[in-house]
Amino acid sequence: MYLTRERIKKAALSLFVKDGYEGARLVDIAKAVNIKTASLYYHFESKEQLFIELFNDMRNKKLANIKVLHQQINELGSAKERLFCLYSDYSNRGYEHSEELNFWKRSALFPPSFLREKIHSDLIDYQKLFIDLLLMPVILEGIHSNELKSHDANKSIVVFLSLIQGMFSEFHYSQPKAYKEKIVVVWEFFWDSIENSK
Amino acid sequence: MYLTRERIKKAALSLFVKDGYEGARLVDIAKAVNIKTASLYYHFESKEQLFIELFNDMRNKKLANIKVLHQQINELGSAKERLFCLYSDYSNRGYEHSEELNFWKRSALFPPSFLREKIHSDLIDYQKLFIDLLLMPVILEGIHSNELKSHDANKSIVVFLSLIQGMFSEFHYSQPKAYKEKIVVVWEFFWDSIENSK
Amino acid sequence: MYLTRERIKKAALSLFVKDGYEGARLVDIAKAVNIKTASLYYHFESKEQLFIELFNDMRNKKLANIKVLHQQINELGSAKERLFCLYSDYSNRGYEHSEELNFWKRSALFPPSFLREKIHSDLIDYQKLFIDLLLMPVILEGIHSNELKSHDANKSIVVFLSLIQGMFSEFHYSQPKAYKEKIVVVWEFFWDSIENSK
Amino acid sequence: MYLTRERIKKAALSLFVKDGYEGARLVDIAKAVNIKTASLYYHFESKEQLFIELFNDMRNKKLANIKVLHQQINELGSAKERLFCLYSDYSNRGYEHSEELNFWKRSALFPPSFLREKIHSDLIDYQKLFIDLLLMPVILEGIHSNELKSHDANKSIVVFLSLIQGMFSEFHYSQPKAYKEKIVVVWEFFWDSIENSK
DNA sequence: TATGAATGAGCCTTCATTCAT
DNA sequence: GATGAATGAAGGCTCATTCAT
Repeated sequence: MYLTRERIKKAALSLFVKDGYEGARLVDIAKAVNIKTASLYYHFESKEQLFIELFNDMRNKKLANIKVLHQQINELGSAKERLFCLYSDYSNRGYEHSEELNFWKRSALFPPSFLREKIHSDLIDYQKLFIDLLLMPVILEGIHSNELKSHDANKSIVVFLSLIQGMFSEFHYSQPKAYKEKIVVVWEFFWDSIENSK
Repeated sequence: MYLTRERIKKAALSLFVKDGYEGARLVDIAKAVNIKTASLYYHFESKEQLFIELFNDMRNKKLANIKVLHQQINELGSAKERLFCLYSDYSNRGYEHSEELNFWKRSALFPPSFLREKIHSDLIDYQKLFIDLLLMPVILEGIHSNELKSHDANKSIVVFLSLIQGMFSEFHYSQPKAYKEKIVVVWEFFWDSIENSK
Repeated sequence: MYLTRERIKKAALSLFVKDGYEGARLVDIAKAVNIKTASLYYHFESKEQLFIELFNDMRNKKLANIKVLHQQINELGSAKERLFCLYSDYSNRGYEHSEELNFWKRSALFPPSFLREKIHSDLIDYQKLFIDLLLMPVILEGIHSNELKSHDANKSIVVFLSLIQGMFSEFHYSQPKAYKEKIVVVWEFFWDSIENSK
Repeated sequence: MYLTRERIKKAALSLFVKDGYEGARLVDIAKAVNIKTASLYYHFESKEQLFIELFNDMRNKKLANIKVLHQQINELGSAKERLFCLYSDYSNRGYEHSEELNFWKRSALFPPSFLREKIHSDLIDYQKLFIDLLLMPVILEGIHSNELKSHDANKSIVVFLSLIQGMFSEFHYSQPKAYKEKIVVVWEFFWDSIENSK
């Protein structure tokens, strides 16, 4: 039904990631879908609107994903498994949705000027949810059950997020194989540091 | 002497950081310097060339900085101090050159397409130097002197770089005060994890 | 039967009057009829053809109206009544068909370029008929019967037409009430000037 | 100095009159000036702005002209001469500035939608001034000095304006020679009707 | 050094039109 | 009768770039 529409969105996502909002040209998006530029306007009212829809989609996916993670975590027993679950999700351990993730991260770091404010506040909202609903409870329970050292939870969160976002840069530069190894290294390091080994 | 030239470069840097290569307009750069767009061409061949010069400047500064750091490190006694020295440099602890650092990082993550390859290889070269000349020796010596746990040095490096690059995202979103606190948190965490606490 | 067709024509008339031929958009015409733009092409060959049909309709109506007026005049006794009958018709005294009249007048003054010649010659033909069949006979008979001063009939005609067309501008700018008053004023003035008061 | 700018304005005026705001194309304006379309943007920020400037120029000219007419009238002795002075000005008796006059009148009757309100109110202001400063005083004095019949001045004004605006339509359709004759006919008619012949 | 003026290339967008369903 | 989808042609506009002064 909405086939062309979806194909446009996929092509646009890809080009926005590669070239940024300003760098991406509608001609190229159209070419990738094998239609003419004018035809884009049957499906989207403007380049801005196309970008906005893409961004909102991602935002909604990420928010929906928080619920999914919440459930997954409840089905896991240990703090270690739970944290690893969150870690894996964030770092795109499996390389599965790299394009979408890159769109999300490029938008986050360098948004097109006409959406700066909205994106900024959306992201802050998202991170707040991620912390309040997932990261913080998991860590607190871990401490409570003596699985984790009784560190200041806030500090662990800062480190967790920093590590995870650091992986994104690696994602850009490392070969897939090296990247996968690094993911493991970083995780093990993090875990060693917070587990209550006594 | 080169006053206008330098003012142009400063303004360009700022706008390239804010809007990206494609998003930045020569008119705005000129406006910021209080000259007309046409005048830019007396000082620079083209927009591309202006960007390239800016990038090369940064690259050279970073390379030169490696030597500076090398010296600083030699003057410091402990592994802790040395690592902290490197950490501080990278994370822009003092917020001093944030614009330049942002230019460097934006270029690294999302380079303009006409420079993708060069930037990519320059960055890999830089990181290799940073590791080989600074990070690796410091860690190895730290281990050797029993100041650090006898971890696999490569792993510590991966973590170090990941943390440090993670701080960049924070830099974008946190208020200065929160950012400074986080820098400390991350550092303390890292240090606790690698020091040989006996 | 031709319901949609007629509704399209009505909507088109309205928009051509408001925005002119170039300014009027088929989308808006379609919207006003609650159909899609593509559907217009089931009823009309093209935008040009739609306009042409509208114009020809008006032209035919105006020509037919000449016959109607001719009859009306024959049923009236005095030159005063007869002239007033023509005056009323032209000046849209009753505000009844203002949209159609405006279409006619906008087309007359500022026709779309592809119809300039045809419209021009149609109008001249119409005015010639109006004068030869209605205005001139009425005036000549009025003079003959001593109801009118023995002015040069051609001059009276020039004045009559000028006054009547001048009312059109007023029609654009005056409020309905003021307009109706002005119509009367102009008529009385005209009549005073040509009646044979002794 | 502002040569190109002025040539653009002249060409634009001409095309706006001929084709209307929407019908006029920047390419054609540029062609008429022997420059490229893009160059127009060095002189004007947009098509709308170009039109606005043209309109404001005309408006200011018309307003300035009211002062000029005011002086001319003061130098004339009789009401007849004075009224004829106003009549001549309005009807473009000499065919001198026909393009500008046509721009003014086309804008008045069928303004581009983005300027409808402004133009409307500007025109009402202008007409008010014309009446209050020129037409009304001249007529009142004429009545006072017994040169004019003691008609209701407001009625004479309505007729005067109607006649004058009616001439505009003629201007569109008549050949220059016929037009000049008609101007005289209308004037004589008007004058005969208001002069105090006893 | 700087700029007024102009331009080529290309971008986003609009709009009338077509055509298969 | 009507429409979803697509398109050609063109339109307004932007922007890096040039060049004579």
